[in-house]
Amino acid sequence: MGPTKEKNIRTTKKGKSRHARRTRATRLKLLNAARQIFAEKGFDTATIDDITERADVGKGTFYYYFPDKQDVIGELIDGMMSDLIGVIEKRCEGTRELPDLIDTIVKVHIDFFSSRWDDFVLYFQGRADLQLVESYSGIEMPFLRYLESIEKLVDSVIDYRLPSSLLRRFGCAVAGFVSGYYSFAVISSVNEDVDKSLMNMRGAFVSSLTRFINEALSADGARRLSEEASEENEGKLPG
Amino acid sequence: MGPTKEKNIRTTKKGKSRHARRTRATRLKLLNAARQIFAEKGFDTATIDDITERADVGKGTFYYYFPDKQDVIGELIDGMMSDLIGVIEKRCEGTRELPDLIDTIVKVHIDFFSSRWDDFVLYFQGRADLQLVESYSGIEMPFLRYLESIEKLVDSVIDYRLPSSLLRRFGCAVAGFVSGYYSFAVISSVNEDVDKSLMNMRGAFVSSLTRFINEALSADGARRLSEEASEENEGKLPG
DNA sequence: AAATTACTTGACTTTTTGGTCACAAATGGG
DNA sequence: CCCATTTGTGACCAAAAAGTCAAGTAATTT
Repeated sequence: MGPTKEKNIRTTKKGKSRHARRTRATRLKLLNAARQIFAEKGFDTATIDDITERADVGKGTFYYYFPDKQDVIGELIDGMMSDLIGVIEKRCEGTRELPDLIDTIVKVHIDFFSSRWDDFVLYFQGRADLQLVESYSGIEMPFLRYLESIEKLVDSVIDYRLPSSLLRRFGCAVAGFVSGYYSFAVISSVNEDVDKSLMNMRGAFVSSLTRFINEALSADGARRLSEEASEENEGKLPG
Repeated sequence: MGPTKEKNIRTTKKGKSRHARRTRATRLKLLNAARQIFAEKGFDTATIDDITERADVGKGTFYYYFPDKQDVIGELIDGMMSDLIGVIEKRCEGTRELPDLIDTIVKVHIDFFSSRWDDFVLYFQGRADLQLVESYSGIEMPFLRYLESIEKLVDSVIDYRLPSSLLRRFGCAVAGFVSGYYSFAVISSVNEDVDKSLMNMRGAFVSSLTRFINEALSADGARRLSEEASEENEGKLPG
């Protein structure tokens, strides 16, 4: 049996026994190789041989650790999203004002992706795949968790309850804006410039998003706040 | 020889001769089938057999009209982009104020993609592929034309010359915002809701983008306008 | 209507890739 | 040191997809 389910190690002490460490290392080598290859060639064009060669292990080793490519994709995206969500929540801790919150969220995205380009490609590619009828399964959930995390932060900072559909729109706007800008900027300039220009624009970014949510609130929210109770769960997780 | 290079028809009159019409129809059947299949399964997972079966022609016919899959992708994206650019420019004709312009651009995107879902997937997938090291060649150009078209419109509406790098940022912001919001909204709600919510948010959208460019201008532009001459062509088309 | 040209076909070959497996190597306990 | 278990291997097989082609059909010219 593969090491998928956490080995029944009794060395719960510290060092995880040499065996377990080696196992973990191999698994990590494969994941990292996969991340690189995916960023270079895309999910579908990447082959198992590509991955194992990059990881410098035999082909069989891949199948010892993972059932198939799809599983690796899921694990990579899930891990990346957990990291991103983690950083966002950590850095937003204690923030009380909406503009500050937005500023921090945007900043975190820039920091995060600028130091993890492969993960940005993963993030973008994953979203592109979600548009397809036949997408890789298991990708959807992390993205919804991510949106929900942003929404929860916004909710905690504004002083009245917003209908979930409006919060969801805001989450889409923030995440969409950052990644959308990023993707176009990358196409049309050199990598280094992108972070710099995004960082420079942060101020305008933040105030416009703040204004955005405020206007959305007054135009749409206040009026619909009462009737919204009925469609409250329209944008919720299916489950 | 394939019909790629415009047939030497002498019937230049009106009806393009029955033959030419039929040929054109087959070619179109293939392109439309390809568009559908790509939107369903993505560029790489889609096979030539998928396409020819959907188009209801033999496999050989595909290779009679196109050298390979990549060529079809290029033609589809190029055509879609030309359409989009065409509609944008047409609808923006005569516009003189920046907010009006942005409003129209955003509206056009919504209208365009809401009636052509397959093309949105193409647009998004194409951009995702551009992030890859080994992307389909020939996709990049249409996207740059698209950005340039937006930039030119903005340039024509504001009363002083902006450095191209700043214009480029604005183009990225507009295109990125719309498509980014769209993609996240699609993930988290039903198709019909997306256009409606985007349409509702248009006002906030526009004012924030206007404010965005104005702030970017004052914060960045005025100061750098003089020194920018040197890096004037940093973001231009390579060629 | 014969001949020429344009288009269409699906069976066939070739290439690529996913997935398997018998065996080799490493590790750790007794 | 030997054995049991876990981890690692790459040749091998089968499925799938790309791409070719000889032979067909349809249209157009003369």
